[in-house]
Amino acid sequence: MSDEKKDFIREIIASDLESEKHAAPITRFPPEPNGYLHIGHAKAIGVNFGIAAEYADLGARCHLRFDDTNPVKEDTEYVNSIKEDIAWLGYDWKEHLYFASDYFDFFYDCAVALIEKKLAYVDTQTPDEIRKQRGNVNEVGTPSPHRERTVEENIELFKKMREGGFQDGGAVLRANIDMESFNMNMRDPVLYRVVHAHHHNTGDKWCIYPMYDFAHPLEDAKEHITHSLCSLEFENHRPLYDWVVENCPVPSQPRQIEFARLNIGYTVMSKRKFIQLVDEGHVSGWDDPRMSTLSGMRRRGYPPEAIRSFVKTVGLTKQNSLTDLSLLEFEIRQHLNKVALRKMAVLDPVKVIITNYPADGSEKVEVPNNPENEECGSRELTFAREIYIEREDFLVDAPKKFFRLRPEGAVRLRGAYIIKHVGHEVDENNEVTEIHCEMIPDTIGQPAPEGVKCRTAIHWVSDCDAIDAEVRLYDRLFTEELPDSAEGGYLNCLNPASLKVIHGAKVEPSIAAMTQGERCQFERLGYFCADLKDHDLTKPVFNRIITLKDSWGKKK
RNA sequence: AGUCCCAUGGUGUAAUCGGUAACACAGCUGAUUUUGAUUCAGUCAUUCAAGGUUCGAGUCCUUGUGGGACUGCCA
Repeated sequence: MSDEKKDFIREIIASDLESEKHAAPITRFPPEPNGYLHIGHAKAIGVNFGIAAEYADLGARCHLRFDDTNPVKEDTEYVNSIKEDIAWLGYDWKEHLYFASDYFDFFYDCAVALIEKKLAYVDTQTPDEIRKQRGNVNEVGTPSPHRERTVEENIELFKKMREGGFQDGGAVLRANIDMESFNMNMRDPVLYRVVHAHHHNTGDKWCIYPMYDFAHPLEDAKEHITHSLCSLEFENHRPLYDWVVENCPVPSQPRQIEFARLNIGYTVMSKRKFIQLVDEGHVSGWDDPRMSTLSGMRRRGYPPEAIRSFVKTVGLTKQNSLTDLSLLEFEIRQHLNKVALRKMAVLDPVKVIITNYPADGSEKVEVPNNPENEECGSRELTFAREIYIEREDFLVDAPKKFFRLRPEGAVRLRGAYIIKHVGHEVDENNEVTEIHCEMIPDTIGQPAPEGVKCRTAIHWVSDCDAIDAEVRLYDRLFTEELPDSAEGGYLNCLNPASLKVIHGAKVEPSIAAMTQGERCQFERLGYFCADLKDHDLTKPVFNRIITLKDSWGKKK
C-alpha cells in the first residue's frame, strides 16, 4: 500500500486490516447488464479494482459480477460491452467473473430460511394495495392482512410462486420487518416477485426473481466480499442490507459503504437518457464520440490512462459534487502531450504559392515527431512550391498582436522556411483564394535574418503529397452545465454545434501509417484519433479528441 | 413534513490526538518557445451561520441555514 493520503474508505479498510478483521480486502464491481458503462462507472471501477490492486500482495481481489436479477431489462450484448470497457480501462478481474443469476438457488434457499424463521411471508395483494399500505415519509404503514400467515402456508405459496402458479404481480415474498419504520426500505420490503420472462443466463428456468435489496447482500456474502462499495443513494438501504446478512445463512459478513457518485457538467449520466439520445437520433449511437459512455470516450480517443488519473484526482468522499470537465481535460492533454506524435494537418486550407521557388523543385525537411521526447525521432516532410496553410493563419486586417501571416509580413513554416507575403487574390466575396509568398533562403533551422519579424511558426502541408481527410470536430453535447435542470429538459439544451464535419482537410502523408484508434497531435490544432470504425487508408477519418490550450483564442 | 447523509478557494480534494488551512485544476501576470502548445516563475482566492467548550476549533457540542437520498413488484 502506498503512502498516499487515504480516503475515508481506504482508512476503513486499513483499520480492518490492522485489527485483523480481514486478511485482505475483497471488492466487487457489480453492474447490471442493461446498458453501456459511462464515465461515472469508471469511478466505481477505479475505486474497486484500484483498492484490490493496492493490496494485491495480501491476496486482495476485485470481482466483476453482473447483477442480473431482472430478466426484462438485461441482455448478453451488455455483458460483453461492459467487459470490453473494463478491460479497455486496464483492469483485470482474472478468474473472478460472476453472475448473480448463478446464485438463484442460493437466494431461494435463503428465502425459505427466512420464511421458516417467520421473517418473510407471501403477500397476494395487488401491487397497488401494497403500495397504499406502505404509507409515506409522514405516515406509518399498515401491516398486510397476509402478514400472519403460517410458515406452512408461506412455504406452500412461495413454492407455488416458483412453480408458476401466479401471474406477474400476483404474489410477492416480503420481509417481515417493521411497517412503522422511519426508513421506507424496512417497511416489509419485497424480496421476490413473479416475472414470467426469459433470462439471458438462466433461460426459462425461473419465473420468480429476487429484488436487489435481497440479492445484493447475499451475492456479496457468498463471494466473501469484505467491503461492498456503492453510491450514496443506497445509504437508506444499508439497514436492510445488514438485516439480510444477519438473518440469512451466509458464509461471510460483508459491509456496505457508500460514496458519492461522479457528476460532470455539460453532460448527462443515465442509461435512460443515453437511450433516448440514441433512439431519437441526436447522436449516432452508444459510442458516439460526444457521449460520456466509455465506448463513446474510447471512440473519441480519450486515453484510458487519462480517465484513470482523472478518477484518482476526483477522490472519494460522501459529498455530492459537480466536477468540472477541465479536470478530465487536463489529464487527457497531459497524457497525450507526452506520448502523441506530432503531425501537420490543415483543416481549412488556403493555397500558398512560393513564387520564388521552382515549380518542379522540392526538398525534404526534417521535423521532430515529438519535441517533448527526443526518442520519438523525426520524419521528413516535402517542401514544394505549392503548399496549404490554415485560412485563419492569414489575416488581411490583422490586429497588432497577430503573430501569423499578414500582408507584407513574414511567418515561419514549421520546420521549414520563413516566408514573406507578396500578394494574394480574393474572390467576389472578398474571401482569400490564394496567397503569394516568397521564401527567404537559408532560414531552415536558422533564426530569422536581420530585419525580418517572425514571432511564430505555423503548420502547413504540401500540395504535392497531402492526403485528403475527413476530420470530425466535437464540442460538448449540451449548452447547459446541468442539462437536467434546463428549461424544457435536457433535450432542450442540445448543442447544435456539438459536431462539425470537415471534408477537405489536407494532412501530411505520414498518416498513411496510422491505424484505427491511433492518436496523434495535429500541431497547433489539438489531439486527434483515427476513427475506430470509419478510418482507413483510402478514406482517412480523424476525430478531434481535444484542442490544445489556446490563450490567443481567449483574448480575441 | 419525518428519518438519514453531506457542508473547506471558482472546481475537485487534503489537513495525524484539537495546534501555521495545503495540493491539483481553472483564472490572471511574466519569462522561455520554430506549436499563441509545452516548460518555468509568480499571483488571485478558502473553513455555511450563530452560539458554546478550550490557552487554542476546519476538526468537539448546540441550534440554525443550505444541498442530497428515501414513498418501484428497478438496480
